[in-house]
Amino acid sequence: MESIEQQVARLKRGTQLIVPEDGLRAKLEKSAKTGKPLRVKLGLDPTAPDIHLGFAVVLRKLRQFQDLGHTVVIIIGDYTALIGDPSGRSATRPMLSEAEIKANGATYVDQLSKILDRERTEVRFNSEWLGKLGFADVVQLAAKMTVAQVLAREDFRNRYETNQPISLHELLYPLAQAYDSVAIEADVEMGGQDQTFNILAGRDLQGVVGQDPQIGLFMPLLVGLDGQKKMSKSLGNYVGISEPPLDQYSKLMSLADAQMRDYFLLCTDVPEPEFDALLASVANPMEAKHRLAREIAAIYHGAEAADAAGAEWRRIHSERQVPTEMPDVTVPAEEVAEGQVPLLRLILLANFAASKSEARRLIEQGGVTYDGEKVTDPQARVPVADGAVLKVGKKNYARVRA
RNA sequence: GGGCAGAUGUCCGAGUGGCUAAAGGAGGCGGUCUGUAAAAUCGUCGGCGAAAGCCUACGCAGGUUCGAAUCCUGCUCUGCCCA
Repeated sequence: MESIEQQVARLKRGTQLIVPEDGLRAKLEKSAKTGKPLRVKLGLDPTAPDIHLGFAVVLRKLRQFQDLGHTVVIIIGDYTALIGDPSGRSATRPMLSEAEIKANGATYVDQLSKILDRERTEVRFNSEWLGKLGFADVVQLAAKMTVAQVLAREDFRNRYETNQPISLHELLYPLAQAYDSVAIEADVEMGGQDQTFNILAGRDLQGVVGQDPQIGLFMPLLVGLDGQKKMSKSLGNYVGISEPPLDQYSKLMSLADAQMRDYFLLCTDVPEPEFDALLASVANPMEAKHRLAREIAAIYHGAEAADAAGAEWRRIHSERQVPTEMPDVTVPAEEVAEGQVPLLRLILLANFAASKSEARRLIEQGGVTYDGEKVTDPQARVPVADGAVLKVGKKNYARVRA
C-alpha cells in the first residue's frame, strides 16, 4: 500500500485545483483510519453519451481513486433533465422522456466501464431524492443561497452582462447539484473547472446540514484538437475513446505541438519527468507526437493495435501511400452506363460531400483523385472498376466495388 | 401592467426599397508549402443545373409596391428602463 503521501502525489497529478488545498490528505487519512472508502462523486447529464479524451481526463482520475479502494458514485441527472428547459425557443430541444433517460443512463454505464472499475462504481439517478422534494423544500434550499452569489459565477455574469437570457430555473441548477452531494454524502466531488461553482455550493450545503463537507477536485478542461476551445463533440475537435485506433492516432498526430504536454499529462500515464525530457530532447516534435498518439491509442485498444495504427499512419502520411483499409462504395447497377459513372455521383455515394454543389467544388479545386489520377473536370465520368480508389481531400478514401 | 430597443447565413456582424445569395470577421472545406500540426498563401463556402438560369433564404403570418432583409399591420421570442 502506498503511503498517504504517495497517494496524494498520485491523485494530484494534472489537477487544476483542490478545495480546500489540504482537504484531500485529510480525507485520505480519515479513510485509512476508519477503513471506510471515500465516496467520490461525479454528476452527469443523461444526454446522449459520447466519451472523448476530455471527459476521460476526469474518468481516469476517478479510476485512480478506485484503484486506491474508494467508491465512485456516478449521478445521472435525470431529474434535472426532466425539468428540461421549458422556455427553449427552438422546438429542437425536446424534453427527454423517462424511457430515453433510462436508456441513455444504461449506455453511459456501459461506456464508463471502459475506464472505471464497475465493482467500485455506484450509479444513482437524482430523481431518487430530488423527486421527493416539495415546493417548500425547494424554497428552503433556495434560501441558502443569494442572487449575488449565483450571479458572481462567471458564466451567468457573462450572460447577464451581454444581455443574454437567463431563465430562473437555471439559477436553481447549482442548488440541485449541491443537494445531490448531501443525498449521497459525497467526500469528494470531481469536475472540470467549469463546475467550480456547483461543487463549492455542494460543500456549503453539506456544511449547513452538518455533514463533513466534500472536497472539490478540479481537472483542467482539455483543449480540443483545434487548440482553441475545450474538447467537445459539438465542436468536432474531439477524439472519442471508442474510435478505431487509426482514427485516434491520426487525430492526435494533427494536434498542435504546443498542446502535447497537456495531453501527456492528462491523457496518459507517462511520468512527468519522462515526457518533459522527451519534449525537451527530441529534435522533431513529430517524434514526440508519435509517442503520445501511441500511448493514448494503447490505453483504449492495447499496445498491439496502437503499434499497427502507428505503422499505418506512417505508411499513409510519411510515405503517401494508399491506406490498407478503407470503406467500400458500391455503385448501384442502374447508375452505371457503359461501365462508367459520373464522378460527382461517386463522391456522393461515398458520402464525401453533402450536395452535388459541394462535390463539384471539391473536383474543381483539385481535391479529388480517382485511381491515382487527379480529376478536375466536374463533368467527368469514370470507369467503375473493382478496387479503384477514390480519394477526396486529404483524408477521405474509398474503394469502389463493382 | 407601461415605455423603448432588437430578431440577418455555422457563429459574430454590416446592410433601411432595385446594383443583395446578402459587406467584413471568425470558422469550415480544397490546393500549395511542410516534420504531423501550426503559420503563410491562393481559392472556395444555400440547393438544383453542363450552362443560361431557376428555386429557397434575412424570427412567424399577412399587406403595400413593377420590385422588400429593407416600408406597414398583427403575432412570437429576447433585452433594457419604469411599476
